[in-house]
Amino acid sequence: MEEMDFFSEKNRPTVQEDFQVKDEHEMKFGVSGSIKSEPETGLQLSFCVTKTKEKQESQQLKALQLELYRLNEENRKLRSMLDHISNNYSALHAQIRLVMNQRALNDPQQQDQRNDMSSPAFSIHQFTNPSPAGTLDIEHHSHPNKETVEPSLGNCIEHISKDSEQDVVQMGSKRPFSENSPDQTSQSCVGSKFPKGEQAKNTDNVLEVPCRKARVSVRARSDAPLITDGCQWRKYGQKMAKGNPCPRAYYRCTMSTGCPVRKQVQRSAEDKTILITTYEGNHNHPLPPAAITMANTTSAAATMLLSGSTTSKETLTHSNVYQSLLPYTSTIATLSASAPFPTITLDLTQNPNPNPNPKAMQFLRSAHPHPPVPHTQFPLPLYSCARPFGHPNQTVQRHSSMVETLTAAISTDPNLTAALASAISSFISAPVTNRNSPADAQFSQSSTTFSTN
DNA sequence: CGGATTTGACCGGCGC
DNA sequence: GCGCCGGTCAAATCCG
Repeated sequence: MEEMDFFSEKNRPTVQEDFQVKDEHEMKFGVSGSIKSEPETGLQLSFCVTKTKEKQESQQLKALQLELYRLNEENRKLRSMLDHISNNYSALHAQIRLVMNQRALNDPQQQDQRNDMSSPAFSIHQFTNPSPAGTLDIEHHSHPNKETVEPSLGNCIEHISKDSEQDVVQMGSKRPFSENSPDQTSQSCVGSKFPKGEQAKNTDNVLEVPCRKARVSVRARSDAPLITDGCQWRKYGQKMAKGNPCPRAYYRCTMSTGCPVRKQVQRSAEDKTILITTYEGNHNHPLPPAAITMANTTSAAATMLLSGSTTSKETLTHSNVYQSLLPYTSTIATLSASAPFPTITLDLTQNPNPNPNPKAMQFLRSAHPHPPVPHTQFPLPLYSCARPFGHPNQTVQRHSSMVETLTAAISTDPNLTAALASAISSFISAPVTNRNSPADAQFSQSSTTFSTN
């Protein structure tokens, strides 16, 4: 950065300052000092006024020109900074691809998947999941042309996040539901859950990306014990969490045997009227309409959290849900990448819009028309991978549209956008460590939290 | 009686 | 190695 010579500026008043000084002088002594000191005729007076006006205008013009020049300079500096960042990004991306190619060549077990690794996103996915099985995620097939469309690091992380969400399915061999889970064939094995010996076989030259599971946390003000999200849940545990007098309840989805989705419900320690619900995993079964929209939004939030993708507003205006989300966009407040799971928090405890969008209200009513128990109506959808009844093929399309939806919803708040960009960039630029290092399986990401409220 | 909930035990990760 | 803590399991209990 250039050093600025403040002294030269100090010693030489700017045109603007000049103008102000003169202005003050004129206000003190009338239209012009010369007029007061030397009485003149009316003609001379008008001539002097005209001359002074012209002088003022020319000085104003100079001031504006200076301002324009200053802004241009600032613009130029910002452009150069942007170029610099873009170059760094390109270099980093090239390095990642290089390492991936090397890894592909070194690992004979991946040979049969070489074709699929043409996508950088998938390659990263393989990277972060040193699975001996090396099974493919169904969703990866849904984006065969990712590289040509958008070969971005964001996509890589998006896939990592999807994978991470699906880690929940393979919690262990004891799980009865994991045996017949429809998602099982689509699951890549989870590094952290594998026996250490097994892991060691597959961790050579493997990079660790600091992400295991994505979580979506929803804060809502409610006296009810649960929020209504359209799914059926069964409580399987309750624990006292440290630092909170209220117990944390654990639920799993019971709409299908083997559904890996879990949620935790806990009241806020600071404000017991706030109910914090944390969702994890993807449904592996059709969902009722009320649950579909819910599922989509939190999953989009989770994906957005890690993908860092940007979306033009043009696409958003086509999304109905976007309209319903608008009243809540400013409530999406917190992104935490702290260990062990990156979590995005949708804070619905604020009331951002006194006149919420009618569509949002409609959605609120439709989420659960006749709740059997006093639940809080939950305005946001959950889990994009959920399949609606009878429309299994809509999953991918809905997923991407919802990602766009939430990403854009967040982008409508400039402060949040800036904070989010900062958080995501810090997330992306987190140190990439080698699994052979002692800190291999550790998610050493520092916490990134921000708030717009 | 079957499904849901409760609750103490257990397990694995992590820090010291 | 030990203790703490979060998360899960599973037997006991509850409830419609």
